[in-house]
Amino acid sequence: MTPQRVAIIRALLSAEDHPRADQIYARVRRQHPHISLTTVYRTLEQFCEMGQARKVTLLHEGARYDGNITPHHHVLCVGCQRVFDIALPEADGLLRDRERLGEFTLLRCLVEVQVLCPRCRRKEQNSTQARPRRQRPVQSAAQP
Amino acid sequence: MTPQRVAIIRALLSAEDHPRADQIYARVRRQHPHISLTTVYRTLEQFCEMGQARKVTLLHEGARYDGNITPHHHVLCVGCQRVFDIALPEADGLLRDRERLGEFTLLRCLVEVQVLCPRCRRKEQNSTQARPRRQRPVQSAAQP
DNA sequence: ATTCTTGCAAACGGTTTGCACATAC
DNA sequence: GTATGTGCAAACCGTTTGCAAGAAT
Repeated sequence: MTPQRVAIIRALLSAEDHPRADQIYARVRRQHPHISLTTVYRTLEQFCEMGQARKVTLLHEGARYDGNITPHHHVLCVGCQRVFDIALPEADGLLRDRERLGEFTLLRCLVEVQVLCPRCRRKEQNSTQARPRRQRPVQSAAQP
Repeated sequence: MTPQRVAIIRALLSAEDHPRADQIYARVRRQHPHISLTTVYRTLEQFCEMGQARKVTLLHEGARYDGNITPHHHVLCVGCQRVFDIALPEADGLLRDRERLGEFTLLRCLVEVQVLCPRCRRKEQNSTQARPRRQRPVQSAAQP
């Protein structure tokens, strides 16, 4: 536990705004003008691997397009990051008929179901150790 | 409507895998070897602005960290992309007590409520025309 | 002394932009 | 003929990596 680490983690825990690495960097820099952005990235990544923080979205590596504009929800495999469509009738009523949510104007409500697909489950089991789950793993093609 | 456009949109609409621009590019290239990735980006972007496609996540511009690891959901303003925490007890029971979802191992279930925050609503109103909603707008700081 | 952490600079990958040329209408 | 779309190259921005110096144990 180095002073940099402490500062970064304190900045994260006291943040209310789901900051990006560069925002944490800016805040920490006020006390530690010499700190490097690299350290911020590394520390946040570790903290996530330790399960003490989370990324707001696991799909931040690039824009993914969906030609299906009918209302539907998504299943996301946290292993391979593939996305599948899912109908979730239970969810559709969630905020139905509401126009506002407090001060916010409600537009839509999306459910993301995080899962492990069969293929990734197998991988996970093979590596017997309880390894931390990779958040940005190798990308591969087709088929569950 | 140019041939490139048609090819890109057909590729998107026939895709089942929520592809990224480079994947669409690869597919379209089989028929249009001369097409450029730039065109793919531009076309997809327009198609989204027209409301004929959607991005799977609006938060793909960079990783955002959340130091709050207790189960909670997120409100996302589609205008300024700020994220707020929200408790949504109605949603917590959604897939409760299920271990599997078809072939997938269920891990967790996140709700993203897309809204317009008061500030962005005002902006939207001021620009009287029904302008398409920007998907990657200017980033600004603090306060609803 | 060995191991882990830091900071810098450079690489990287996805995306956007400026511009000249070509194409659609 | 004018407006719009295209392709290329270069810029850009968030992120990662190699490496040498530094701190912790």
